[in-house]
Formats: sequence, C-alpha cells, structure tokens
Amino acid sequence: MQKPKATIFNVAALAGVSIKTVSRVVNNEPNVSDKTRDKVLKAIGSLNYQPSAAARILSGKKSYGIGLVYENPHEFSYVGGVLNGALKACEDEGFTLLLRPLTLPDPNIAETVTQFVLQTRVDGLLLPAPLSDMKDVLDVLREQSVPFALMAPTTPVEDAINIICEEEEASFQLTLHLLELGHRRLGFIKGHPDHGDSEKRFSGYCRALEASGIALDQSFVRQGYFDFESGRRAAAELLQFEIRPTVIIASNDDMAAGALFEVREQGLSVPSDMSLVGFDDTPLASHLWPPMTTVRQPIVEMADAAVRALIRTISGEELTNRTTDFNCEVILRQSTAPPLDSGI
Amino acid sequence: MQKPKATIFNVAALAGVSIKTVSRVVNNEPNVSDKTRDKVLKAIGSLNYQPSAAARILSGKKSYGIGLVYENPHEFSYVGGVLNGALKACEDEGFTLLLRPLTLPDPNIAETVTQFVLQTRVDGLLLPAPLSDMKDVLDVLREQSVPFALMAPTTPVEDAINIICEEEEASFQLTLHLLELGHRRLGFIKGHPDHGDSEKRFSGYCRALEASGIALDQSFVRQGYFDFESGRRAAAELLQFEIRPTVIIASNDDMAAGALFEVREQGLSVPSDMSLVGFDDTPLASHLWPPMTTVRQPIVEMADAAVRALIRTISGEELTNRTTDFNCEVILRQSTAPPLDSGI
DNA sequence: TTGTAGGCGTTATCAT
DNA sequence: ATGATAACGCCTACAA
Repeated sequence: MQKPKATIFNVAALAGVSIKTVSRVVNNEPNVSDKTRDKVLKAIGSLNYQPSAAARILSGKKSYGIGLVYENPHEFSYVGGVLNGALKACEDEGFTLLLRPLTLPDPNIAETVTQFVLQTRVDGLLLPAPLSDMKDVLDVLREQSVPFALMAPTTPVEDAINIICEEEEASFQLTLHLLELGHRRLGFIKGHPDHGDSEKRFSGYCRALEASGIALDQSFVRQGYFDFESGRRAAAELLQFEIRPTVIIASNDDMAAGALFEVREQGLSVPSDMSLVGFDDTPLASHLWPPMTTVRQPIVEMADAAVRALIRTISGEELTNRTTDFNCEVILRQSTAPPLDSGI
Repeated sequence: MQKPKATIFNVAALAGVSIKTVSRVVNNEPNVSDKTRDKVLKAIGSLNYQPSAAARILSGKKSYGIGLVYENPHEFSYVGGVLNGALKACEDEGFTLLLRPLTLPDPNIAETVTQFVLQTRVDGLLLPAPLSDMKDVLDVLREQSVPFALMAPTTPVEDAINIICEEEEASFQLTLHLLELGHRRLGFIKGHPDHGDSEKRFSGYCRALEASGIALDQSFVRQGYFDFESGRRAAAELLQFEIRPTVIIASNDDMAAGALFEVREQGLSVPSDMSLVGFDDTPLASHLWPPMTTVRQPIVEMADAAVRALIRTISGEELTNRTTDFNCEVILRQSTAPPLDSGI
C-alpha cells in the first residue's frame, strides 16, 4: 500500500559508494571526502531519502526517543506548557517525544510504565508532578536503567535530573504582598495532595503569616485538587463565613478561575469585594477578567531544560547540576487590591 | 546502559516452542493450541516480555503509528481536544500517536511533512484545520500513499476520510436565536482565513440575517485569527462605533474570551451592555464569567472517530462512509440576553 | 578515506 | 498446529 521508500542501499547505489559511506554522511561522521559527501548528498536529495527511525533504533544503541508520562488533563493549562517545552527540545536535538497519558489514581501504574518503556525502548523519561513523587515508578525506571527527569519533585532525587522552582519563597513573597496591602483574613485553597508543589505553596503562605505575627486560621484553609471545579467549591465554602476572607489564594490558576467564577456568581466583584490570586501564570490567568495576580513559573523552559539534560545524560555527558532551580516571579495584576474596610 | 530486554527468543526458549509460535500468541493469531498458548503466556509473564516496537515496524507491513500534524498552539483549547481524542483511539487500537507541531505559515511545509512521514513511516495522518485544506500537503501524502483523515476541510476531499460538523447550520441557528432575543446590530469576528470553519461560521450568520431581512453591515464584521488577542482587538474596534453592536459573535471561544476581556476593560458588562458568543465549547467557555453561550463541537469524539476510521482503512477495511458529519449544538449560557433598548 | 560482515528483534513465507 | 529461515534497513566492529 505504502509507496516503497528509498533505503540506504538505493542511495549507495546511485552515488556509487557503499552503504557505510552513506551512513557516515547521514550521521555527520568524519572521514568522508568532500567530493564523496557531495555525491551522496545529491543522491539523497534526488531519492528523497530519509533514514528509517525503526531500523535505526533496532540497530543502534539509542532509540532517539523521550517518553512523557503525564496525568490525563481535562484542560491543558499546565501540561500544555510541558508538552511545548519537551517537544521543542526534542525537535532541536533530533529526538522524538512519545506520549503516555495516564488516568490517576492507577493501581497498576508501575506496570503500565514498565510496559511503555519496554515497548518503546525510550532512552529517557520526563515525569511531571505528581508522577515525579511516585517511588514505585522511579524504581521501575531504575530497574530498567532508564534515566529520568523530574519536574517539581517534593524532594530532589539523588539519581535523577530534578527541575524545581522557588515556589515556597514565591508564595511567601506573594503572601507578604497581600499582607502589605492590608489583608488580614487570607483564604487559601490547597493543591492536590499528591503534588509536591501543593505543600510548598502552602508552606510559603504559612511562613509569611507567621513572620507577620498573624495566626493561621485553619477554617480559611480548604482542600482543592488543581481543577476548576474544586477551586469553585472551595471558594464557595470560604464565602459562607459571616466574617469571610478578603482575599483567596488558590494554589493554581485553574482553581483561581473556579474561585473567580464562584465569587462572581455570588454577586461580588473582584478585587473590590474579594481579591484573588493564582499560581503558574498559565494563559488563562491573563485572559480572565480581571486579569489575575499569579506566580509565574517558567513551565515551558523547565520542560525544555529537563529534556535537554536528559539527552545530555543519554549521550554520556556527566552533568554537573543534576538539579536545576528556576526562579518564580510574582506577577501583579488587577485581581488584587487593598481590602475594603468593611468587616463582613 | 539500558538493561537488556527479553526478546522473543528468550520467551520461545523458556516456553519450549519456536519464535513463530510466540509471535502467534502475541498477535492473537489462530492455530495455537490452548496448552501451548498457556505455556507461552506464562513465559511472557515471567520474563516481562514486551515486543519491540522498532523491530515490529521494521519487519512488518504496518508501523502502528498515526501522525498528528498540527499548528503549534499557544493555548491548547482546541488542539487539546484533538490530542485527547486521537490519543484515546490510538491507545485502544494499540497504535502510537506521533506529534509533529508546525509553525505556520511555513513555506516548506510539504517537505516538512514528507520528512516526517518518511522518517516515522506512520501508517496514517490526522490533519486538523487548517492543514486539512493545504493541497500540497495532501499531494505529498498521496504520493507516499499514506492515508489521511481531515478535520474540518472546507470541502470534503474525495480520497480522504473527512470529519466535519454542521457548523453553517449551527451558526445560522445561533444567529436566529440572537435575532429572536431582539438583537438587530450583530457584530461578527471572523476566524482565521485559512480555516475552513471560518467561512462556514460566517456564512451561517449571513444566511440568518438574510432570512430575517436584516442587511449585513460590513463595518460590524471584523477579521480575527482565532487567538485571544485578535479577538480583543476586533472587539475594541466594534466598541468604537457611536452606535455599536448589541452582541458580538466571535468565531471561536478564545476570541470570545478576548472580546469579553475588552468589553469588561471598557467598563461595560456582559450581557447587559453587550451579549457575547463563541464557538467550540472549549472548557474556557464554561469557566469564564459569565459562562459563555457557544456552539458545541464534539472535538474529542471527532478526533477519536477520525483516528479509528484511519486505522480501519489501514487494516484494509473498506469504509462505507468516508465522510462523517457530526452534529453541533447551540449551548445557551449567561453571556447572552436581550439587548437594552438604549441606542448607543 | 572507504568497504564488508554480522546482528538488532520482529513479521512473512513456506514447509512440515 | 508448529517451525525454519529469509527479509526489514540500519549501525557497529573490524578490515582494507
């Protein structure tokens, strides 16, 4: 059915050389005279030759493939960034990105990942949170000797590439800023308990309260799961109090959007009646109205860096920094303002 | 570096059969006694054997790979749906999805696609708009005899799988609804001129105006490009008129979000001062406040169907319906209401 | 600088 | 029902 593709033999024949020489040219190996190289290049061009990835993988040591295992998102606010970054790095380096979406929780996750690795023979794996914290998954990869890069692990892992971000500090700064604006009752919506990020964002908030001598009010802390609906629910709970918070800090933008929705639904306005804050600076944050104050995390760059580090490891380089710490940045937009004096 | 993987030979040896028999079991071929099958299965399990995708591709006729070529999005509102649908279908059918993001316009697009197809040897290709309308790309695929499925081509293509949607009609119905609400000045933001969808959505709008005896006011029609910013700009233009529209129809949700942003930025409220409408029913539409009236297009299902049809074609089945037409549905939410009587 | 031989792990073909 | 053997297209190792 498929049109027969030109092979290395066809090229060799047309150029009047051996296949090994063609291989040398294709892979930019040394020891080919300019004249021969030219002939081969010409033959390649006229035959429209492209080496077969499969043959390459089967024959060689590397597979030129990086696997991305991630939790199947309803929205691509965060994963979309990871995807873009990883795709870009792969393309630049001549690698292929293989996707393996997962539905969590998955009791057989270790097995699923094993199968994925065995089938595709990927050279390395990129694991965004919360997979970066799943010990059994990491163990599988160790057993298979497949190098892996972790995005936002709770704690950097010794034998892995770790890509992290100063989130605790950013959260601290953000909270301080809100306190400076005059807020004293700060609602907080925690992220998914399985994500390392959640804890850090929360602890920065706690630290800022403590540093300012303000008691942590547990009833103002609600559990969310990083999705719109959970943010909305948590906000609804926070709005029920007689004396309610004057600001809500949501642990990511999706939940902040949910909170914004609920606040508006109840006829309140942002930021005059309620200030709102998110995390990640996904496109959503700047597209909502009012645009949301958030903590920017360079997701695309982080994924890009993760994949490049992975590829360097695969290529045998010794990395000096196995863990890279990115900067976060508090982005002030119009969803935050000083609170109205009014009590309720 | 990598731990050596178990091969078909190891399994055959352990089970005491030939590799061909193992192959039969793995591929669910007939002519294997239950007893033998059991032995083989047991061996596979104990060795944790997974067939190598590369060897399979190299040896067999099929590559078990579907390519998805798409325009690199800043946001994954639409592409995210396509991705999810395609991924699901691939997983169910034991195929792999290979991504090839593109930055348009790309003068070498035909060549890029050729290389992609030649390297990966994908068995089929999924092309969302606007790639579904690029004749040179289609020609490349014909030349390589690679079957392809088109999402939202302007006109169904004879030798392709076409997945389309009743958008013209939906747009017509939507516009009628707005007219019934009492709107008489209807602003329209067109989609990217390269997308087939754009024209259909616009023509449904025109038809409804015509059917209602309302003259099309060209100054109320603005060009957009399916992204947030272009929607915002177009809305800004529409808001400048002394006598401005009472509703803005944006050709997708991202642009509607941009329009909403601009309207709010100018201190107007939705829907009391201005009604707003989008297309696609991406998660964004229901997460904005107010939630947006939109035309739902079953993106995930469409992509899923496209890939399944592709796989059936690859497997040699003769499809009866090479073009599948999905239904669209007008989803009324709170961004639309009757216009205020006031003129300006 | 260039070429030859062998093997990578499957599926396909043809026997038995 | 089962098996032997030849591709598949490339890379690695080792010659020349």
